[in-house]
Amino acid sequence: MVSIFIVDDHPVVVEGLKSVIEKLEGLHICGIAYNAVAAINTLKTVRPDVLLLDINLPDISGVDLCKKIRKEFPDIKIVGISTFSERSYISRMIENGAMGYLVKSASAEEIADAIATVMQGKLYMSLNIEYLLRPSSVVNSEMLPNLTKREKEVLQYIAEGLTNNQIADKIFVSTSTVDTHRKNMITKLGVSNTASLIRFAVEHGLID
Amino acid sequence: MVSIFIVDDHPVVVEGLKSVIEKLEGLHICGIAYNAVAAINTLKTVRPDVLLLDINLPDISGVDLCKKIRKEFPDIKIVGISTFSERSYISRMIENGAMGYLVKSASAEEIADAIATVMQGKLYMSLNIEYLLRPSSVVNSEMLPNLTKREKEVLQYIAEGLTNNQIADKIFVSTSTVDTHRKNMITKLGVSNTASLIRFAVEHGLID
DNA sequence: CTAAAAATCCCCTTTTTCGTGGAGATCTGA
DNA sequence: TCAGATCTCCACGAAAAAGGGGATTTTTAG
Repeated sequence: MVSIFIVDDHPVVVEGLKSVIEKLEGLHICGIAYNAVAAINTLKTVRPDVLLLDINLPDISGVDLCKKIRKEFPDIKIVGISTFSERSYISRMIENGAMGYLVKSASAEEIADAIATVMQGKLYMSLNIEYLLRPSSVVNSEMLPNLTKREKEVLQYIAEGLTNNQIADKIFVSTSTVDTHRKNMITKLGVSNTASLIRFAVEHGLID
Repeated sequence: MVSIFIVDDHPVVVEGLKSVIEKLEGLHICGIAYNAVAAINTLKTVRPDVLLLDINLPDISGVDLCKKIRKEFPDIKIVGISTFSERSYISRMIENGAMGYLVKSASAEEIADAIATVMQGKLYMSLNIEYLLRPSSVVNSEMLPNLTKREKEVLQYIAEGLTNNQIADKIFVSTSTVDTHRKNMITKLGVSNTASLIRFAVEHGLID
């Protein structure tokens, strides 16, 4: 018998999940929370196998709560749930310890599948192909003005915290050159300064 | 009949995958490449359903190649393969359009499962629970000196490219205060400057 | 209540980055 | 071969951040 705990602030969603899960064999709901604080408190006494966690909660962000639960109750398998299947949300959840991701439009089979998969210790991700093959993911790569090899090299060092001077020493060019590369990247990518340049770079995987 | 293309620079791995896949029903190998350039060239004539892509290639990084293939051949479903099941690699691959992730130690069933799953348009991730429940993921959350609410707020604005001055105006405090928060974060997180602060922050999901 | 933590503010100097505008050298693909 | 991209370098001033101090007021949690 696998015990499930639901954390979501939308009563409708909670009821929906509840009725779907209770119809499935081998599963039962062991608790519900409508916000992060309530969830943490209840988890001190109830210990579910799987926790279905909404990404958007009223008090704390789902990602933060995910991190917290992972730390305090590492045995609980967390499955993120949300309305959208955004790649960025998904990878964020994975980084913070979620074992799965479900969209709210998931079918009963998908929910059962997700729970079974995470119980086996694997990651489960529900995503429909139409979404994945469309623009949003293309935009990321297509809209990117491409940086030159040298620029990427400099960018990498900037991200590591080196100053123009230190980079210049490292790649045997003058400080002016490094500075020019930095400025060109800021212009190319349409950001306002080094801080936002690095943010952009990390978010777009331009940095190792 | 699902056609598979393999990109990996280790002949042993290629042979292994080949023999495993050829024994499975409904699958066949339509091509092999030992590096990124060869892969791109061959893909101009051969059009596989699924591409198994090693993360570590001699010429370009697997992530870059993944992005490139996604852009030029959006119909091909890419499954990343690597020796390790590092969360950071996994989320990087997802961000760049991969539909799945397999460790090289995967069994024949897992490989078949992965291919079937991505063909259905879902993400497939192979990960063993022992790995996921161990330190590395705990380290991320446990080692993090926690930033205060105010610091996170300032951090967010810094990442958006605002200067101390602009942030000060926004949150109605003096520039000195914002500067102090910035310095404290740099010290707390043990980074050298704002650039590396932002890199750290984005990589650890401290920024929305 | 009280100690610790957080948030606020200020000084100073040095270093780094930003903004602007330019310019020669080298590489590379059509 | 020849244009265009890339890489290299520079100057100048203004603005911002780094590094080092120190200090007071709120908030928070036990």
